[in-house]
Amino acid sequence: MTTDFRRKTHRSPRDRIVEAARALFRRNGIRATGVDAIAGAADSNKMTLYRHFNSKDELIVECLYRAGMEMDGFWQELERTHPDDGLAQLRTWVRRIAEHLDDDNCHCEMMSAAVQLTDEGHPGRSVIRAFKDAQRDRVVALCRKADIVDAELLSDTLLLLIEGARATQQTSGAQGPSARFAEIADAAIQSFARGGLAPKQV
Amino acid sequence: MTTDFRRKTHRSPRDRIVEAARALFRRNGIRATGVDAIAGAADSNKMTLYRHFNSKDELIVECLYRAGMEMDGFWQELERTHPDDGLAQLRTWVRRIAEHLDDDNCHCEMMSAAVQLTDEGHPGRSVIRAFKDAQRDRVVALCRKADIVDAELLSDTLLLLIEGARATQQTSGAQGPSARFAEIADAAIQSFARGGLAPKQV
DNA sequence: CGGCCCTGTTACCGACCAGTAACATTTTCG
DNA sequence: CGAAAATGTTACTGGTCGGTAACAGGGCCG
Repeated sequence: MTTDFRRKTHRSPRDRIVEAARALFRRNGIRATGVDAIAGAADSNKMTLYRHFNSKDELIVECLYRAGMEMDGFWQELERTHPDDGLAQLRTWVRRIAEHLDDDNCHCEMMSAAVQLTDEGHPGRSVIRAFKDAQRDRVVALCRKADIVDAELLSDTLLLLIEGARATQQTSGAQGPSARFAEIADAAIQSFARGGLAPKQV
Repeated sequence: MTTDFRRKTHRSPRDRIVEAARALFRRNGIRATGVDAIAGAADSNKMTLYRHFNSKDELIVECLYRAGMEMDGFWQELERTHPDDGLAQLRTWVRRIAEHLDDDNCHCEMMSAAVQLTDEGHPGRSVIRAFKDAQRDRVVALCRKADIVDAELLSDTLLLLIEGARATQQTSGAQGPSARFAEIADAAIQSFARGGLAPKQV
């Protein structure tokens, strides 16, 4: 029943706590998840948690930071598998997001957290903001490399579609508008690709 | 400091409570808003609140229901101001959403609530779901009336862009990708309009 | 072995919060 | 007016949650 992170690998209690927290935050929300539940799911206890993190907020920040780092890793992998091919990287990126849309792990940690961290001054918000800004820069750079007509515009288009797909998945389920996300995003890329076909709608 | 709904109009306590709740839910989140705060902001008190709603959850449902009704009213107004002109209705709709993106009232109540109402069985979720389904049907109908090439596809595209713009506004602020939402959505409509110009990207 | 650092256990505190009870007050309307 | 209905006030309950204190193992390394 309870996710046992210890048996899977011999990770440190700190690691198990962070991963358990991320899982619970995704599944039940940040505010709805108590520190006792986190410690329990990590097969640890509250005291150990508070020896590694001075507060729940600090743990939240670490979770967001890790989520960002994972995305960074994914970007590097993208560059490795499709070296110097911006268009292929863009397409692979979109496809991967589409595949992970209905994962329990749907990486909407950032969006979800942004909604729940209402305090404008919450340290987590700056982590999210920094990550989103970096992501935007990355996509723009990718579009440029892919010889896209208007890199900034396609970039923003894709970012809107992606966030929209994640949000819609939450409210309307997998059968909602997000079902055609990949198709839509591919069409957008297609219509911006220089020297490609004439822009098409399907 | 505290929003005084009573002075503005002589609404019933029930009305004031619901509107105060919606405002606080939007600003601070559902879980972060206590019933005392709601009653206080409504210039009323907790007892009166509980005489009208058996629980906080019931109040949440009423808030979501009202948000849906307001949108319904907006759709009717759209039909009234642009009778039988689907394309104009679509464009006006997009423009209005763009204008309201940075309102404090950014009508992301639904999305925000969906993230925070983690219980799959929460009655509020079905209200959201029903509203989103109805909205999708409406947009599809509008696209058909506007003589759009692929009504379902444009409809889903716009819905993704809209939700994406709202979500992105939360995480990246007004200067983020959502800044060009109107431009992007208009281009999408343009490229799907039958007999219009060749699809363009700007 | 023996000390030390990390971890686990239990119990507790104070704050907050949803919801209720009993009573006082105002508003509404016949 | 006068009674009934709606609203306001205060105080309380029971539970949850973030965070802390004190103490008890337990593994690692000299």
